[in-house]
Amino acid sequence: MPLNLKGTFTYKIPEELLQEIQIGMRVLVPFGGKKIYTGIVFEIHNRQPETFTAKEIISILDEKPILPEAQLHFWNWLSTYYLQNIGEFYRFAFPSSLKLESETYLKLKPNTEINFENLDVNEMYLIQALEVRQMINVTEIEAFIPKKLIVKTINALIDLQYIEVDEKIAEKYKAKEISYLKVNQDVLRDNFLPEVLKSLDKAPKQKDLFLLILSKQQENENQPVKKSFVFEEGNFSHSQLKSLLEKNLIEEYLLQKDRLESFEGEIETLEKLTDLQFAANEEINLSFKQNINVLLHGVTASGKTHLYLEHIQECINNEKNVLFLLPEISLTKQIIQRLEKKYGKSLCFYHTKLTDFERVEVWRKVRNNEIKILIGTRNALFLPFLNLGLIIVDEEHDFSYRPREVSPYFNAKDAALVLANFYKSHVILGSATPSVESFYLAEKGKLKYVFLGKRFGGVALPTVELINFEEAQKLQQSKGQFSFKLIEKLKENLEQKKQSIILHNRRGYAHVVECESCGYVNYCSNCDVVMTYHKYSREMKCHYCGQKATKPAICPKCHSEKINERGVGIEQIEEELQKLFPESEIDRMDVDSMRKKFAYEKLYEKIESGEAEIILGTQMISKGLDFDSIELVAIPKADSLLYTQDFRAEEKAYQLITQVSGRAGRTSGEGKILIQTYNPQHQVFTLIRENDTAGIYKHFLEERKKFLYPPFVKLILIELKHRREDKADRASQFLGSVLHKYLPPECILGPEKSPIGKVRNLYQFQVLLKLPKGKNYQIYKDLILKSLAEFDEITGYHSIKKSITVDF
DNA sequence: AGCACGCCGACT
DNA sequence: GTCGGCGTGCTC
Repeated sequence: MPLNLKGTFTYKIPEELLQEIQIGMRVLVPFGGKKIYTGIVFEIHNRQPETFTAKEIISILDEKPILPEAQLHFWNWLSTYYLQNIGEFYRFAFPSSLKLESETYLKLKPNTEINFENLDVNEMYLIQALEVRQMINVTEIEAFIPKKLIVKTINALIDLQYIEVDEKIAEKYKAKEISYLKVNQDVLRDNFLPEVLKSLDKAPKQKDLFLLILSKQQENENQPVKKSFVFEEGNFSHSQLKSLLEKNLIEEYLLQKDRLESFEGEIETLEKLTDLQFAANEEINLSFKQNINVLLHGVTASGKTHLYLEHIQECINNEKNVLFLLPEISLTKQIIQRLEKKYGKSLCFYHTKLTDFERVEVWRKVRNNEIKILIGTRNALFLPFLNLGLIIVDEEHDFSYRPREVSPYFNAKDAALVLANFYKSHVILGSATPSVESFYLAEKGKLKYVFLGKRFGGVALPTVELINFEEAQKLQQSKGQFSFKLIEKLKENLEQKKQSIILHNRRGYAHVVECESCGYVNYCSNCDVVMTYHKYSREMKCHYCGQKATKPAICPKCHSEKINERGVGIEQIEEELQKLFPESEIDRMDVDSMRKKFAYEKLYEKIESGEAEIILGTQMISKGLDFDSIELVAIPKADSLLYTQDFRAEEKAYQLITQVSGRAGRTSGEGKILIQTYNPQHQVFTLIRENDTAGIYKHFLEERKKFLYPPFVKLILIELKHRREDKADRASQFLGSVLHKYLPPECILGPEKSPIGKVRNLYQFQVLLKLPKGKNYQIYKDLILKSLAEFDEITGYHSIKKSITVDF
């Protein structure tokens, strides 16, 4: 069932469907009196239910299972591992038109004699309605049949073979058509041509157009002339073409085209691997032979893509298919272009920006084994692969693989490893900054660690310099947020016509707006967070619920006019930069400035053409911006990256700094990174400067071990939310006490108020569970399930929203 | 999710 | 007296 409900539902298989039905097929089932849902056959058994009578399956929607068995295993694993209902994964996995709900259409069976005498009133109504209009959906039936009787009526008529269920997709789906042009056959026949051309003498433009189409058509008989071609190639107008069409000299016709764009061009052959890449490649091959998956740790611009391509090719040579996962499809044009060039039509994309029809089409193609390579975001994991040989997870550390705010929660990197296991295929996790968890797995031998420590073509890695900002301020060598040194380097870079990147990971202008005399700060009325001041849009914004407010001119509490702005946001950095470099083109890239349509594309072009001189951005700039003339990366307030309330703060800071640094000097090898900090002796910064990758992971792992965090323990977070604070509080206390009954106290942190006590008017309390790894984990998890079941027994707590996050 | 059932307030 | 508010429970 595509619903967030516990477990599965049992239905009776009607006699006539017994032969047909298979696990993994979609079936139409009645649910809750008058609803019809598309369920998926999860299990076929003959255990008689004791507590209820099973309803009958109405019909089967597929001729062959829409889901391979491996996918069902995968769903089941996700559901038990992440403690989310399997229906949630069903909902997440399927394009909505494949899980039609009451939108299901009915139609009369063709060539059927209907004997009206045996029908009851409702059945009669429905038949009559169908005689008037060929198709009708379940929602529309509500207009003339009592809700409770709808399912019964439909069932009876299906049994009588008078009506049948129509697959909505088959009807609504239409392949996209493209217009083509051709010269009228009659014109070419009988030597009409000179006469025609003469007739066009008074319309030279039309004549040119006619000749263009003719010549293009004769150039290659097998390649039809696209309508769009005449507007792209020649400078012709629609009216000129229209005249030719009216004179019947040119004909327009339509051809079906696959909705999905696929590249038609030359196929590129792979360049030879460098020695280093070759060695890495051998390691991967060897590892795959032993059935060990690979963590490919390749510094920025080391040619990971090249290795991917190598293995994609090998996989295809072995008649198997490839799934290539990316964190976000839009930000990685380079890889896509390379793959498109090489694989053309056997390549497909799947991501959240596709329309539903496009998704269904990819589903069909994958299901029919027409696709060799599927490039997609994490929702591509759910496609019905038949013959998967390799999964590549690019930028495996990326947090887009595991968004906390999307339900159901799961980590696509880990899920990919599990899915590959069900398909008996291999995995390459690739990153310039692997997650600490993956690195640890590699250390433990669960993954093969393959390291590419040098950039492609011997290009040097950027040099890292730490600027002691405290000292600079003491010596009065600074202005605002910038030390003279940083300003100087920026200036140099600008003079050399090179581009610079500045990273500042805080949106808005000022983090807090505070009254100097009474200390009042502007809190969001829905959430327990301060509102951030956005000078550009002149408003206060809550980054949690999106609420907006005007900035107070005087303190609403004490009416003082001394309103202070504290906590430097990116807009303020932009303002300062603008003052320091009034002549330069400075562009800001953050969620707020990229909200407009094509904002990203425009900026991309601006950087590519060299128009943009300084690009200032939040963590967004760490992805996809691979341009040759970026030489300098500066992080003026690097400390702010470290001090966030998150045990992964240092890891994230390292990843962000390294990823952004990777944008510098990709071909010149003269990239410079400037990290401005009050703590130049901080281990994370010094290890980054020394480029001591092994050291930094050692540091992270030591810290995690010391404070008991992943990968040394498993984390499960239980959050309870309610509109009333006391109720959420009491519920969390109770849950805590139940958990204490079953689990050792050192495993349980809390219950306590969540770090953000209120979001969107819901008060949040939480219990954090730190569980041992290994065999005991499952035992402990079962005990947690037992505790949660006990919690659920209290009816008073049923109104509490409960969310469980495993491995966040 | 959606919908029925049921228990309390402001209406003709 | 009743209509309807939404809090609560159930769906094979």
